[in-house]
Amino acid sequence: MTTPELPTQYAPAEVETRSYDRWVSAGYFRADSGSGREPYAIVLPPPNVTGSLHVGHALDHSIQDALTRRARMRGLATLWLPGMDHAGIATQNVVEREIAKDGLSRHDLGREAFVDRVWQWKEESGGRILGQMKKLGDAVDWSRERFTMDDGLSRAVQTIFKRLYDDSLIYRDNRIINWCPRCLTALSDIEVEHTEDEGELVSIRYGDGDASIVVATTRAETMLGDTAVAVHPSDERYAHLIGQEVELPLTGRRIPIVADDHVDPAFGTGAVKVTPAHDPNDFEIGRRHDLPSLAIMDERGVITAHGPFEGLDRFEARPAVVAALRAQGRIVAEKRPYLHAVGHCSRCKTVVEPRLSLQWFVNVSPLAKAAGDAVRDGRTQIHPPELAKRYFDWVDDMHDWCISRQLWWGHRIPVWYGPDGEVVCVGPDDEVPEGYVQDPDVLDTWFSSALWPFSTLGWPDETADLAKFYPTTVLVTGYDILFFWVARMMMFGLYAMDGRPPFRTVALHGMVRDQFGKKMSKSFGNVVDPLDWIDRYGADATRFTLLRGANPGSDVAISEDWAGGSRNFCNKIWNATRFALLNGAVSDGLPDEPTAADRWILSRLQEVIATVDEAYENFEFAKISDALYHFAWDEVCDWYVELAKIQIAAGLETSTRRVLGHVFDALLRLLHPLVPFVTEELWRALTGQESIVVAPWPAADRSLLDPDSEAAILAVQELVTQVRRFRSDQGLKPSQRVAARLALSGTPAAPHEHAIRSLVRLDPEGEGFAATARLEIGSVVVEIDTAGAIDVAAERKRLEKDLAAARKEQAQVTGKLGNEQFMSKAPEDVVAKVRARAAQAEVDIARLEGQLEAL
RNA sequence: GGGCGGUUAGCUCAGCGGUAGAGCACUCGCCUUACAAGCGAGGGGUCACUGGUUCGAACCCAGUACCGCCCA
Repeated sequence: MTTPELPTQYAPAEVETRSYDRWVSAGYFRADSGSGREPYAIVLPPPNVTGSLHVGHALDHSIQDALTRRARMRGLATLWLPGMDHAGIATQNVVEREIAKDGLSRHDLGREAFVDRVWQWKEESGGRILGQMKKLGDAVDWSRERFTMDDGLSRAVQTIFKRLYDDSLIYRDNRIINWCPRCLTALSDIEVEHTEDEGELVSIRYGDGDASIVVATTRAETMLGDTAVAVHPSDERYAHLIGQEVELPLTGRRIPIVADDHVDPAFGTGAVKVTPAHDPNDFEIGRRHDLPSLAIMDERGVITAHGPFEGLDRFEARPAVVAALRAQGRIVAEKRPYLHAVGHCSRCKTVVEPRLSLQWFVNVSPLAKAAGDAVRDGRTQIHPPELAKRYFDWVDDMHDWCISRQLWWGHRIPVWYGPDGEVVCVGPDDEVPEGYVQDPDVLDTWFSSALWPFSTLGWPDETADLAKFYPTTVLVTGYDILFFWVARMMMFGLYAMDGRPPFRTVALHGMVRDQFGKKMSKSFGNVVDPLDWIDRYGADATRFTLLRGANPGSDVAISEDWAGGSRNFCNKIWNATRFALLNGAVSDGLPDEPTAADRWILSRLQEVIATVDEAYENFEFAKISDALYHFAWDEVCDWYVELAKIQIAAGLETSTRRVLGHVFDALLRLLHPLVPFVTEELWRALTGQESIVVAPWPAADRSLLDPDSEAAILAVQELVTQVRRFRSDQGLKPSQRVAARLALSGTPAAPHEHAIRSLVRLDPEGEGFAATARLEIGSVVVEIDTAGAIDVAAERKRLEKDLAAARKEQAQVTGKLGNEQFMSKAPEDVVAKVRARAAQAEVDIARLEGQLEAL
């Protein structure tokens, strides 16, 4: 292959359009379940089909892409399975809003037509997400793309529902659930967000005279549905009232005073009103005391009875009820504003109303226990381990899961009711009895998402994919959904797959934040759209910025400046590889006689490979990125490339080309999982091979480690840096060559005089050489003829600074050596090191003092 | 109210017993034939506070303050 012309500036947009489709059509991303190789499987946490990818997804995808690309390069049978979930409430809301523009409700369309309409929207919206994933470079197996509402996944849903039902792990009951009066559906606990809101705390006197009792509430309107007052059984203040009745104001009803252990006597007056139909705790009290439940609101939160309040919304009824009570002199205290936790619908933010209704539930106790045990006994590992506690807290204290939703978009509950009250749960291959009608509700979206790691592999059928790729290797997701989604997948996976958990490892990352560590929010205006960054900085730079900040379990701060920095890094790699190509770099093995510089960079490469491999084991993407960034920029570009130029000029082009080729080949492969596009372009140019996607992952070769060469090049670097510092302080222009005498013999830098002179532009001392400055760097002496007056003040300043540092060092170190405790208790190697530092400090001080005097 | 995590350079973060680091930002000098999206040099920190353990603490322990997150 001929070397293509590479422009001097890296143009991401151009590079990125060239590769993705070729990768897909070459089939690189397609997993082979028939492979004899070790599997490596990741299922993509399905994005919500009605949304679009935000920067948090970009982080999540970048991590998974890096893991799977590396696994593929390591020769594993790699699967990264993509797909989306149907997002019941969110999607239905979007489509309902859509048809509302034509003045229609879903009831106008009818269930079937409405669902058809949602499917149309799904095609449109889902397509957008697929496009975004391609732009990011996600190396997913598109041939296995899944959607939670697909036939296969729907079959999985029905199958597991039936099994759970038959095992009595799914039941139907009348209970208090979280109800959204706007979405008109039940919600599970995790679909409710609690916020500290300003409300009011009103104390109301029930009854009169000796038989009166004061209760406090933040929801005064619910008193209309009170059916008791409860006090703690051992609360002496109320002992005489237990068993008595009081009159409930405004209603004329008489309600009992009951004793219940769950009342906190220290809170408020120690007496609580009991509204079994509108509060979960009160519901329990009601059950224990056989109290009636009196519903006073409809499904929209509107008061349904009670004279003057009928027809008022719950928030209108509240002040109206308080006013009516106040008029009767029954308000004994009011605290306003009163901060308390209020639940909101996670989809529409409406205040959730606890509502007594007939719903389907999963009995989670045995399932959650198994999910906890799988992590406790190490079958599944959570990364970082600190977050496992959060998982345990959740699964060990999990409430039964309300799974029915009063929606039309979703998996319809596979239960049919007969004309005489029969109830039948129907499996996917069962016949529905004649004349039965199906339950109108659908299942919670999380119910089908919980099956994702195995339903996507073909379960309940015993497919080759399931056999090969279950349990999956790692699940990558944000710590924010550790308990609700991860815990649910664990429960169902263990249940459906005979106690085998769905993942060997759960790797958690944090949230993406802005450059000041602030949460991104639309109202704050600091939201980053990954597509915008991809357009302006490139997909590689966007990914690299995210990965560079990603440590296990911790949040990632990003900013435009850093995206620019990542773009610059890509450009650096681009140009460095361009340099290698222009100089005929070839990757066809190593030279027989590598120079010290060659051996140094090869040695460093092995160390970097080892560092990167280890960091991958721990999902330390910040470390991986940092190690490669510094190796590439500070070592390869800043030093090896410069030394290579000198070697080539000195006639060592054949061997130098091979080392350049070897180093860039390896470097590009190491970088590829992080920045796939730019590395593909460059690697193809460098090697002439088909694709870096299927190139082998570099293996560290210990035989190439070379401490002597590392020491030699380190000495050269120190020397060069010191001379450059002198030049800079003296105001010598970079282009200005000066004569110098170097005394290097006996030092590690000795064989590299030519390179040193070249790097710092020192000419050999010729006729009439007259040193005007003398530098001592370690045991090396450099005498320079600056061909003119030297800036004494600058030189004095420089020497004084060094002297101050040396004196500080000496003070610190002699203090230690004078400390008997230190000398007797510190380990020998530490003492030896301190002794050496003391000796060095002394030498430095003497030298610097001498030089200062000589000025 | 309970729990978890954090507090290190202007910003974001590494370091987690033995000489304080990175990226970006900043200052100075440079268009040195891979790269000005660059090169070279430099400035900048009593590692939140108070005690303790230790020969030695940014690092371990206790407490305090503040910040963040989760749960109730």
